Amino acid sequence: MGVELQISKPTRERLIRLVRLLDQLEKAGKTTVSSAEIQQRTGWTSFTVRRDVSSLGIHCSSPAGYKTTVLKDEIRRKLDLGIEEKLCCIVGLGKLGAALAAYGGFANSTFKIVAGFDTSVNRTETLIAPFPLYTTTRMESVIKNLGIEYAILTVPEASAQEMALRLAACGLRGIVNYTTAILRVPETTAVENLSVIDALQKLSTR
Amino acid sequence: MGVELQISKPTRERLIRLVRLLDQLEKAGKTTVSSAEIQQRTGWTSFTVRRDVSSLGIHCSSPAGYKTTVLKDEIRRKLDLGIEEKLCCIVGLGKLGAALAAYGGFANSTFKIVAGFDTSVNRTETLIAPFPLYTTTRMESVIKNLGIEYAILTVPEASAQEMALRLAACGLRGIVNYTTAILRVPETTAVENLSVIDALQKLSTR
DNA sequence: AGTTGTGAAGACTTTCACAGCT
DNA sequence: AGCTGTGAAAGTCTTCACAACT
Repeated sequence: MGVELQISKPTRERLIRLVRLLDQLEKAGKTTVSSAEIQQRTGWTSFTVRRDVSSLGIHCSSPAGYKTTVLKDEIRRKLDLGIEEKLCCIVGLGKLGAALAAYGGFANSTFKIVAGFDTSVNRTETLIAPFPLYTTTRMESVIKNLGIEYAILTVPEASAQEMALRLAACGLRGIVNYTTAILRVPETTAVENLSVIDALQKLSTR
Repeated sequence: MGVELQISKPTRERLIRLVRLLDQLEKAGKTTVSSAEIQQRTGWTSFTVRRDVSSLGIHCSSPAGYKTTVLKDEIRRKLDLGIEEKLCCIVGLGKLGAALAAYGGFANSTFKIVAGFDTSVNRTETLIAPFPLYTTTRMESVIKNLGIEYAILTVPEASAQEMALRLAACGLRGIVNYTTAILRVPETTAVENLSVIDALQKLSTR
């Protein structure tokens, strides 16, 4: 506690992915992995990998490289991944929202979807999901009562900004924005933009 | 055209989003917008906005700021957005793939989905989409015949790497990766990662 | 012998401050 | 008067080179 680790954003994002890679390698039976091999598998230089790891104050080297399991667990611990369960909701239960509601990948993570919201009563009553669905009128109270910290926003673009402000007002820590809308919310709530069109445009302007 | 515009990645990503913001402002009837107002709406500083715009060699200032339409069209032109139609395919027609197949947002973009692929004949025959569906055995030939340049990857994590390599071998320019897999493909093919879990973890480690 | 860990250099990005334009 | 455009400074991130470790 108390040691002020200042990890830069690029480093944090690489480490998050590195954990996943280490997980894959571990399952494939590799007990050690060198920074050179991580370079080969990710495209990040071995310098960068070593700097990233070392910036966490982790030391688990051997002449064969890092010990897969140790490194993975250490990064998880330092970044607070994989321990505490974090509650999420899906806002907007159209096709995309419904697809995410059925997504099995959350099971392997610490994120748990505990509520879904839609303006249409028809949707909330028809859709079958492994968590309760509510109309958006009840959004604020459900979020506060359950202690939800993250939202996945899959509403139509036209209502995205309004919903984002309502969510931020509930004190959410973050919003995953699947819409193309440019969201502006108070700084206490972070936004990650996952619009397909954005992603394709990034690829095409490369 | 010869003028070697070297635009940095952060600048490019902001400009892509700026185009969308300008589009929204234009529709809201704003004819001009200052860098200070863009700062207010995006969180990027006005310095950065001006530097980004100026790095394209664009000049469309007035004492009231940039002219919304002119700026939008100029960025579009310089970044090669919004002119030529770019062909895409969806690989993996589970719930997420199907949701993207039905997504209307592509209509406003220059990206056009012209094919879908799945290993299961059952899926390709059952699912209704506004473009033809094929089994993955035909993937290489369809991509080459139609001239598809981008793929949206929504297969199960276990087959993601293999599919990515097959897609890269077709000479695709880019892959939008919705899986949590860490993909490694030749440098000629770019990858944008849009995993929900990744996004949530970025938010939670902030 | 082969690896990590890290000070120092280098490259890149953002911020500042203000000249110059309309 | 109020904005943009940009050289220069500051700040951040990556790469290099090599000492230290196993």
